[in-house]
Order: sequence, then C-alpha cells, then structure tokens
Amino acid sequence: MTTGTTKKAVVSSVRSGVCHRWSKSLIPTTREAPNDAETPSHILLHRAGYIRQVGAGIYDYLPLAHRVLNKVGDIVREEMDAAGATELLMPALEPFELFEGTKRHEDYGANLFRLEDRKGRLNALAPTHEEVITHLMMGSVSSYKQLPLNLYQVQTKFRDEARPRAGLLRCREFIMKDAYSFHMHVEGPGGLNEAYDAMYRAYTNIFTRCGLDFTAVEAESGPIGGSASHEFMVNCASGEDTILKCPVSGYAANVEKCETGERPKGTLQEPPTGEWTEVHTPNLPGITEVGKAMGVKPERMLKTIVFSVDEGEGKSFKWIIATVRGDHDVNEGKVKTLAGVKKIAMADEKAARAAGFAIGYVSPKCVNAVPGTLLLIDADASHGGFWATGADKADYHAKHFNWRRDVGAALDDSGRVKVGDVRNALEGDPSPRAAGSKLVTGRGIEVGHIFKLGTKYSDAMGFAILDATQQKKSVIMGCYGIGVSRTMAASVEQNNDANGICWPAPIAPYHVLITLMKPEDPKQQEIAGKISCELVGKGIDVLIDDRDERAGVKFKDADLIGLPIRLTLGDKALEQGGVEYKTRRDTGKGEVVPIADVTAKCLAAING
RNA sequence: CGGGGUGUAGCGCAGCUUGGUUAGCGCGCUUGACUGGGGGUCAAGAGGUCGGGGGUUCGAAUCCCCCCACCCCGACCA
Repeated sequence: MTTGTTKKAVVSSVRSGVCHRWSKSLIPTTREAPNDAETPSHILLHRAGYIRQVGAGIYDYLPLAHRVLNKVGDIVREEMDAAGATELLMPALEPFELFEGTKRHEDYGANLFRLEDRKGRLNALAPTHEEVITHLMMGSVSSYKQLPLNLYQVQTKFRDEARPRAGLLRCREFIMKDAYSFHMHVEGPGGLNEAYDAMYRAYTNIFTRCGLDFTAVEAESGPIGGSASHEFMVNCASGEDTILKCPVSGYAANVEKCETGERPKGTLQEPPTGEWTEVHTPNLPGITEVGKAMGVKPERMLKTIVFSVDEGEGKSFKWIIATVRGDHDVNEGKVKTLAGVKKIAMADEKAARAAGFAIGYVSPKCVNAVPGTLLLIDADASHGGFWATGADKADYHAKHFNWRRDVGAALDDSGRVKVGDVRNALEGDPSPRAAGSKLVTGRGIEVGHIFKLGTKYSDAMGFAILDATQQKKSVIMGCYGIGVSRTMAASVEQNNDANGICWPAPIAPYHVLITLMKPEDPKQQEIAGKISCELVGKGIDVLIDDRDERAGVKFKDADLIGLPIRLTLGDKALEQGGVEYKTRRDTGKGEVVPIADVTAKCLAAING
C-alpha cells in the first residue's frame, strides 16, 4: 500500500555506529543446513549463524540476529513514538485469575502455556497482553481526562502452537510488539478510529522502512464491524496466508474476509439430468476421493456443511446448512452475513447426528428432512445440470441431484432457502470494488495485525469510567501487533540469493563488512582501523572479518551473512591506493575505491 | 489432534533387509607442513550412552514391544 511515507536516512552522525570484530563475536556459519530446515529463511538464518534451534518452535538468537531484532525494534519504537504511543514493559508470567473475566484461557485452549507455581497456583505464559494491560489501566486510570492512551511493549510471547514450523515463521516463543489503545469514544479527536488510522500509517512506515514488499489487507471484522481489522502481509510465495487483490481498485483482503462482486445465480428450475442414483462410498476421507470413486469431478459435486445457531439469536431456525461446489470452501463469516445471525459454530457432530444429519453425507434435502434448518446455496452451486451430493445416509452419495425435484417448494420460501455468496473468494472472481475487474491471489506472511477491539475486554473485566457528562462508559480499546522476530525471517524470505542473505540496509546487523585478506598485516590493520573509525563516526555499523581464514572462506561467509557492503583490504587494491568496494547485490568483483572516498561512498549507498 | 517421515560424532549421511572382530564416510575441529583473492593440498590426531527404556539372543545400531524428540502435509491459529 502506498502512503505518504517520509524517507528517513538509515544512518546519521547524530548517533555513532559500532565496530565489532568477527573473532570476538559468535557467528557459526555452516556449509550445510540441518536436514529438517526447508524454508529459505530457516536454512539461511541457520547457515549464516543467526539462529540455532533449541526445541520445536524455540530458537537461540545469536549476536547477528540479536542486532537485526534490535534494528527492527528501533524502527518500530521510532514510528510508534511518532504516532503518539508510549513504551512500557509488562511481565511474561501472568496469574491465571486474570482470565476470570475474559475466559480467554478457554478460547486459547491448549495454545496457552500453563504452569503451576510452588504454591500450586496456576499461571500462564502470556500469549498476548489484553488482560494484563486492562488490569493495569483499571488501577491507574480513573478519569476520562487521562485518555486517550496508546501503550506498547516489545516482548517475548508464548503460544503452544499445535504445529510450529518454518523456523522463525511460526514459533512457540517469539518476539512481538504489542500496543493497546484506550478511548472514551470511537469517532473524532481522541477516538479509536483516530488511533487506528495512526497505527495503520505507522505500520506502513515501519514495514516500508524495513525494506519489505508488503500488502495491507482487510481482515475479519471485529465486534464493531466495518473494516475494523487489517493485516500487514509480506508478499511471499511461501507465506501461509492467501490474500486477494483487485488490480484496478487496490482492494485487498485475506481469504477469510474477501468479498466478491455479484456472481450469476441459477434459476433452480432446470430439469433433472437423470434418476437419483445412490453410490456406495464408504471410508473416503475427502471430496476428492469421493469424486474419484463416483467418477465425478469436484466442481460437479455439492458440499453441504452443517452449522449450529446460538439459541440466544432467537431465530426460527437452529441449524444452517451451507451448500457450495465441491471444489469451493464454505466461508463462515459469509454464512453468518447471509443468514443474518451473529454467532454460529460448526455443528457438534453428535448433536447433528441426533438431529438427523448424516455428517459426511449431508445433502441440501435436509432443509426439508430436519426441522428448523435454513439452507444457504452459494451462487455457483445454484445452477442446473448434473450434480452429485451426499445421500443423507452413512456411506452413500448420490448422482443426478436436482434442485427443483429434490428440494421442491422450500426453494421459493426465502425464510428457508437463500442463494448468495457463502464461499471463500478465488482467483478470477469478480472484484467487489471495480466492475469488470477480476481478483488475483497471492501468498503472504502476516507480520502485523491491527484491530478495533471495542469494549470486548473492558466489558469482560469491568473497566468503565465516567465521561464528561458523568455517564459511566466502558472504555473502548484497540490492539496492534507486530511479529518482530517473524519480520526478520520474512525479510530473509524476500531478500536472498543462491549465496545467502541480502539484507536491506535499515535492518542489516551491520552495514559494512571489512574483509582483511591478511589480518596479521599491520598495514591492513591500520587502514581498517582508520576506515572503520570514519564510518562509525558517520553512524555506520561495521564488522571487521579479522579471522585467519583463507580468502574463499571469508568471501563465502560474507555473502552468507549478507551485509549490504563489503570492503576488501588486500594487496591488489592497496597497491592502487584504494580498497575494494562491493555491494552484496552486485554480482561482480566490485571496484577499487580510493581510501579517502570510501566513507562517502558507503554513506551514499546506505542512505540511498 | 489425524496422516507421513526421521533419530548413528558439532553438521550432512552410510551401515539395519539377512544379528557376529575395534560402528564407518564427507564436512567441520586439533597439530604440523606446503599454500595464500571465491569453502586449497598432504600428513597425523581428537571426537560416539548408535534418541531412551524393556525384551529376544551366547551375542543387538541391526529383530520385537513401549516411550521420547524433531520434521513435513492436514486440522487448528487474538
């Protein structure tokens, strides 16, 4: 997304750089990656000596990684501060009583790390800090005059992920920046929307400054509704998340949220293609296998999913069945919207069976067979022609399903059957924002997520204060997260080549690597000292490779660790009164630059 | 949680099918020599509870049982 990002110099002489020696650091590069590393960032961060695995989803951050994390953290802090937020630090250890109001330990379930202390009291390792900060605020803020406030921290988070994977991209312990804002109202000065917009801009600045190619996408709406949540996705083919974009309007959303333009609906009046014919299809795990067994392509099958409706909704139906084409996926959010209900859940298998649904073999006919059922038909599934479907009894599917013949009069009752959009958006779907434009898909790594919480937590925990009119009001909240360690990994996913990492200058652990061909040579030592002194004075961070290694080893390692600029001090260039200058992305051998010009050239390249 | 896979030296692997000297190889590491601008050569070394426990057997890295760890796919994921 493009916004008015201010171009910032990466370094300046206001703050000195640092100069470290390779021999005094711990940079254990390896020729080979561990066999269980498959993702580029995992392989390269390991091989280049940035990380080591301790356990599943648990990593050491070695000195180089620590410096990158600090650089990302510095950028985050600058932009958060500039956006009016203030840093604090909360504990990672959290007494379980804090969850009493929000019941989030139930939502998190096994993902929450639990531990008992010596007194037998239950504690959690915090997965995020809504409860902790709300608790803090309840004890510290008693007047509307103290709001708005936006507080943040950069801290280690813990989530017992069912499946940690891909190195730093999905960990059980990771570094996160989390911010929480507090307001008396949503609109206008000091309101939630203002803070949210400021965070949107700050995040855009942060990821731009980190040198990432990213997309801000609309994500699932919060309790307030509207476009209440955005995810910041690093564009990357290996990303876990699917995003969709409209090339004309710029609309972008994740697959859970993405709307589509109007798709053509069928009339539900077409004649049958043949007799209802049942086929024995036992023990087949998915629609693909069922299709194979029946000799039917998934796009000619109907997939019917059963949802239960919360009793509190007060609706005439307690079940919703949603029918989509076999090659499509039901979207729960769209089901809710089309049905006009706020809360649904995938049907409990036992309860659904008891009601008469043959789970795994459900057909749209259940709208008639099971009382209190609303049928939602996706537009793409509402056409005529041949359909195969579940046969409403265990181990059987059926061919030649026909809407009019097999569902009948219910189709004409809009209280029992609705046709609309209930599936996930796909590549090629019509854009919801620009007529004639089609959605394109991409993959992304979620590095940031901003969210309008509303009063979800303040209500649950009883955080309400008097406003100017002496009305007691629940405090309105927003929360804003950035995966700092994930951002580091995502950057490597985007910035590497066959030889190693290619850091963007703003988050590189050092800007310049000085490679001494003969580290014991006093002349090379002297020149390295002089150049590094000058560079440091300009705010540039320098690493000197002073190891007694062969040239080939040093060059290979230099490419691997990926610093933006390499200066080589060797006889060849020194005889010409210069040093060899090469940027990481430059594939050639570099150029000889007079010693007097080196600092200016580095500075220009780094800030360029 | 379901499916698949892997555990042998710091890293990458062979050996296991068909049990049998002292468990091998490459990289890395140590020492020495030669070398010296893209992971150099030669020589001599160090380094192992064969993931753990139990069992079968005269004898187990190898066969059997249980457990653990890690990876991949899926489910899940404020």
